[in-house]
Amino acid sequence: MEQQNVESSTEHVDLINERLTRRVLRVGDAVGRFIEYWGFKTIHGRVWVLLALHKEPLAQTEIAHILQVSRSLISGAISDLTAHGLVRPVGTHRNAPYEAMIDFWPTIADVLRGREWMLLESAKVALEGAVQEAERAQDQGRSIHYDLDRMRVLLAFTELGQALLRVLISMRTPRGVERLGGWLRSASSMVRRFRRFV
Amino acid sequence: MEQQNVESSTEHVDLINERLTRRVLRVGDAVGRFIEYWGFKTIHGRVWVLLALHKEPLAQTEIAHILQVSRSLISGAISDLTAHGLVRPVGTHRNAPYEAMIDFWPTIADVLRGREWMLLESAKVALEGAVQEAERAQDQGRSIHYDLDRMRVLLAFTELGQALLRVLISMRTPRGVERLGGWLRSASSMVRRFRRFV
DNA sequence: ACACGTGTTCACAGCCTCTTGAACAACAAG
DNA sequence: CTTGTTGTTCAAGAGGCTGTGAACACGTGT
Repeated sequence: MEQQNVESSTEHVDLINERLTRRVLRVGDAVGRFIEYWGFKTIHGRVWVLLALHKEPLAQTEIAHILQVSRSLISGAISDLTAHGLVRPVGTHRNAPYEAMIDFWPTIADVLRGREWMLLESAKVALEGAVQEAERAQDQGRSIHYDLDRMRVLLAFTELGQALLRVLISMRTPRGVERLGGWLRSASSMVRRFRRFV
Repeated sequence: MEQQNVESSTEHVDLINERLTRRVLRVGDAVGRFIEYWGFKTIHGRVWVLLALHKEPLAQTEIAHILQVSRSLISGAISDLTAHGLVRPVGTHRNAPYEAMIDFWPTIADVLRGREWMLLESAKVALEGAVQEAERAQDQGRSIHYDLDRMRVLLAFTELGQALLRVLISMRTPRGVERLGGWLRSASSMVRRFRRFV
């Protein structure tokens, strides 16, 4: 209400902020499309980016107004984001506005530790069952239609995947992301070693 | 037809292969659920696993029969998989049966190089636009609602993501996946170095 | 106490994706 | 040539997901 009055009566003042808001919304769209492939929804990305880049914490109604969506959608998105530790209310007030946690790596680590690990684990278990069944048949001298060696290769891949997952999960968020050149060089050398190995 | 006769008349012979098939199908389900989060469909994983673990190449009709789905679904899945280089027909025959390419890393690298890179790039571009807009406003001494520093942090994260992506893309498939212990140890030391840096 | 603004919940409409069955095209064997 | 089998294409059904609006619950301030 009051916000709208300000905008309409002194719109020449906020022309800059309006253009800036449009830019920020474009960032949110891009991030939303990105995290869609990680099991999140686009609205999560849009809300989080808006909160992350906005100086002051925002109430749900304000967010809904800026993003041009319904309040109910924002309500669900906020509750999801707070459950994941990506957003938190500022203050104990009932209508406390929300701010974003900039450090999102713990959330990524949680997702990797939970969903991805579980998916790899179930594939591994299924493969182990198939390998055992095939070994038993082979020991009995029966001819089988499936290839035991390839089962073992896929099994090794699931274990490799879990090992890489362990590496990623144990990472922490870099404090100075802009000065990561040195670390990236060491990562490249690791890749070279990897290549020599294969 | 002929296959069904064999199964029904001499079913005691194939009891083992039937059980083994059930195990293999469970593997396919697990892999299908896994790749669902990577933009593929579950049917792709089920078809690929069946072809990868089956000794002999299979015709589409056989696949559809084993997986209990329609031939039209298999037709589309096979054409997708061949387009991604994960499956290929064996022989030049029209009804040439299909076999799976066990080495799926090139496909993953393609996906990373294409889709993931593009998504990060569009986020980066959007962020750069917002940063420029904010810098311009700040130079004019206007007060803005958005935080320039946090924009720069997110920008650094997109660049970090692209750097990691470059590392992954440049990898090759290990030939002896079962003997990767040494490489994984060096990966762990990289993580320790990463931690010291942050 | 009352009115107002805010957040939450729910059923539903719209949309998109997966899968199917039927019709069609391409080829092989008789 | 004819028949039969395989692979492809298409329209349509089934199911799931996203976002909405209305109703409700909860505080706050007057």
